[in-house]
Amino acid sequence: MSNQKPSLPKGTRDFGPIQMARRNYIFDTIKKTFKLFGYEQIETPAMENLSVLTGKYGDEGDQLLFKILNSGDFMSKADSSDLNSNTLLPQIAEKGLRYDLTVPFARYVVMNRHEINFPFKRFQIQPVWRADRPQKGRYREFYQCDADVVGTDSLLCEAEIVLMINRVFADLMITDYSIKINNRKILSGIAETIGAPGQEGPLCVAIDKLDKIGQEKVNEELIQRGFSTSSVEKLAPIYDLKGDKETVINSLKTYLQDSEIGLKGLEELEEVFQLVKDFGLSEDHIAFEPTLARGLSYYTGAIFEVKVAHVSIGSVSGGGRYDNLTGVFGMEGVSGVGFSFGVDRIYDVMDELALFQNIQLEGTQVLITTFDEPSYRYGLQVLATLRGAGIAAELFPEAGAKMKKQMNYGDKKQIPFVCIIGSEEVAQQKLTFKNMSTGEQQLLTPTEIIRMLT
RNA sequence: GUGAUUGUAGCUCAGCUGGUUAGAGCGCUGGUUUGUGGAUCCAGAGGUCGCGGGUUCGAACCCCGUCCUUCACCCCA
Repeated sequence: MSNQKPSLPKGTRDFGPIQMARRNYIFDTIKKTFKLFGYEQIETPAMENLSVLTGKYGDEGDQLLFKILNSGDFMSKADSSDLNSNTLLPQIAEKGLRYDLTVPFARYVVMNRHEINFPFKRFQIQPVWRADRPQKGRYREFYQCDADVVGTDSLLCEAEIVLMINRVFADLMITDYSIKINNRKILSGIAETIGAPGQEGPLCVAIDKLDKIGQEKVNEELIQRGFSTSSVEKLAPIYDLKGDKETVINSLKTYLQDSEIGLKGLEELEEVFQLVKDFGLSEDHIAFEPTLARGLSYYTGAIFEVKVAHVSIGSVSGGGRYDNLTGVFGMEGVSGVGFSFGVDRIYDVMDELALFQNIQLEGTQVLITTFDEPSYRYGLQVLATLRGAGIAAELFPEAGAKMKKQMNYGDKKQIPFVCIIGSEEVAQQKLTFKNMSTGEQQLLTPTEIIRMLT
């Protein structure tokens, strides 16, 4: 017998019965909404060939991939004369754990292009793994709930994403949140306008910190990142964008008047807002964030991010449009748009907001307790009858165990009703039916009990 | 990857400038109650003080390393 202490890998967690009930509640809510909007579920393997995963998430993303060691004597095939991690890795690991659900989906689309009915609306709920350093709201294994549409440019998809987020949050009773929307083309337009075309990436990383570090520091960082003084000066009007959506959009129209792509982005954005409005959704939770950037390099159009107010958790959902995700796998010209709910973070948010008290566990309804062997035999019959009527029931598995032990078990499991069986009950073919919250009990037949509970 | 931070009973935590047998509350087990859970009272079990090394007559406490926790940066769900 070894006596080593068991432990869990960093950033992973077990989920007990209560946690699972809550997680499933979130999963079910999201799944229900996806289906309501016409999305079909798929799954892909936990592991992919490393060639599918690498190079899709930038250099930093590649660092965060979990690699799987080849089976067998992997060292014998490796060239030991060249021992550094960059050259050794491809020789000893050819598989990795999936980092997100979008890239595996792109692979799926390319591999199944002839069977897929486009536009293809798919959802996928599976864990992903990232070799990040864990911290608040950040895990190394977590679930994403993705919904994507590929094969159409229609901005209705963008609008529906807003609708789905709205619906899910309403169902989960999360009321104070903000769906931040921007468009990559607007960012490109800004970069163009300040004379730094194609630099929107670094531009946004810096601007994004405006709230945190202030305008001066942002400018410093921009210079540091190689932007010219004149570019930084031209950027000034962006900091002054204030007011409601319409005002901001109009100001940007003037600012971006010489940028074709920038104006296109604004046009798309307005169309999405219009579609949401036409659907009849209030715009309370939607905000245009001209500085929202998002790191993933493949976004080309709309960008989304959702933040819940008054909690210390980062974004709980994010996504956007990518014009050519399948291109790297040799299938050009397929546009897609999608987003993802982070269940683990939604859980943390709901926990922090104490929203779980509203949901109740759907566990065992009736526990049957017995005093002796004959009542245990009768209990089995009752058990079958109750279950036959669709009532979740269980018989305490030890015949005639101490009543205190049996009742305690039911109490801790929060089972609302207990049927007590002793010699009197067996003789009368009835049960002492006890309500555990009020303590009331009465002598009833199984049929009467079923009538009460259904 | 960079910089901090934490670790004592199942859980939450005390434990003085280093000094005998490391404590509390909650929880757990048994009893109070041989046909009844939650409350009261009584009794009991449970700890290589994260792990490894060092300093010391003596280490939960000081030093080094390591792992884990948590947090910030980066990035993200």
